[in-house]
Amino acid sequence: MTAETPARGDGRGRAGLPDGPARLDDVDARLVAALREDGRATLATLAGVTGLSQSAVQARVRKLEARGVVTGYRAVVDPAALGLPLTAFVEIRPFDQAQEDDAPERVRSLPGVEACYSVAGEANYMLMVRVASPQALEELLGEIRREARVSTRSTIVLQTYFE
Amino acid sequence: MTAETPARGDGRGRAGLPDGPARLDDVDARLVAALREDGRATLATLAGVTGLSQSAVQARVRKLEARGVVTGYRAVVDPAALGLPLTAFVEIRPFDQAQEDDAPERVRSLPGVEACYSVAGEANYMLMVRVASPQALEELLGEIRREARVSTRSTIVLQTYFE
DNA sequence: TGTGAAAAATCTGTAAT
DNA sequence: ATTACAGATTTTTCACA
Repeated sequence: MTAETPARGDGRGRAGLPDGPARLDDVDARLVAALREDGRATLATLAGVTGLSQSAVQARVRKLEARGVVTGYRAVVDPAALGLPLTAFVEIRPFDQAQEDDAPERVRSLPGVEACYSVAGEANYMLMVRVASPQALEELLGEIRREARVSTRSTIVLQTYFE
Repeated sequence: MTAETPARGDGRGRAGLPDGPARLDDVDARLVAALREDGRATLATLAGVTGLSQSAVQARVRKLEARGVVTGYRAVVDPAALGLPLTAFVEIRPFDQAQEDDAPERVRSLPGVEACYSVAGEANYMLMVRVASPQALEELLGEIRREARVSTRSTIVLQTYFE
C-alpha cells in the first residue's frame, strides 16, 4: 500500500455537507447503545453484545471516540444526593435587545446552571438549573438577571420521571 | 461483632426525614466530582485525587453506588452523530382534565423522548425530545398527542451551548 | 475506615492469518 | 476481522491496624 487509504469517501458524506455523522452501521449502533447503558462495559462484554472479537470491538470504540460520536464517559449522580433536589427550567430574554448577546457565557459559570440552549420562541435562551431550595433558586435567578441582564420566566420541576 | 452495625445513626438523617442524602464528606464530594468528569477514572487516579489508598477509594465508591448517590455510568454520545440533530422541549397538558394522568408512562416508550418532568405552571409535563428532522418532530408530536391525549406546545432548540 | 500486598481480570499493542 | 500472545494496568480480595 503506497497511498493513504481514505476510510470512507471524501469525509464529507453526501454532496458537500459538512462532515456528517458518517452513518453508524449496525454494530456501531449496538456498541453505542451498550455504552450508553453502561459506560464501564468491558471489551469482553461489548464483544458479547456484538458478536465481534475483542480486538475488533476495541478498534471500533476507539474510532467512535475519535470521530466524536462518543464524547466522554460520566458517572450519573443523583442530584438530591448532591444537595440539589430542586430542578427548574428558566427561560430568559434580554431587557434591552440592543445589548450584546453573550448570555450563555455569562451564565455558564453560575453554580447550578446545568444547561443552556438558545431557542426559537418567545425567549432567547432556555436554561436548566439545579438548586438546593426555593431560596437558592431565588438567589440564582437574581444572579442570572443581573449577570446576563435578562428577565426570567421559570418553570419548577415537581418530579422527574426519567431523563 | 454480634449485632448489626448501623452505618450512621438510624438511616434517617435528621428527625424522621425519609432517608436523606446522608451528607457527603469532603472526600466523597471529590470522588463524585471526579467521576462526573470521567466516569472511567481508575482507582489509581481517584486515589491520587483524594490522597487515599486504592482500597479505601474503592470502598467509598462502592458505598456511593450502594447508597444511590452514583446511579450509573454512561457514555456521552453526540446526538447529531446518532442522527438526531434536532432537540425540542415539549410542554403537554391533557385535553380533558378528568382523564387518567399517566402521560409519563405513555410517552416513555416513544422513540426520541429523552426526558419527562412534571412541572408547576401552565403545563402538566415538560418533555425533552430529540429527533432527526422537523418532519420527524411533527410525527412525534402527533404520537405524543394521540398516545397521551394531550395538547402540546413546543420550543425548538436552535443551539446547545452546554449541558 | 484505613493500608498494603498478592491474585484475578482487563486492557493494550503487536503479529500472523 | 479473527486469533493469539505478552506486558502493563486495573480491579478485586484478603489480612491486618
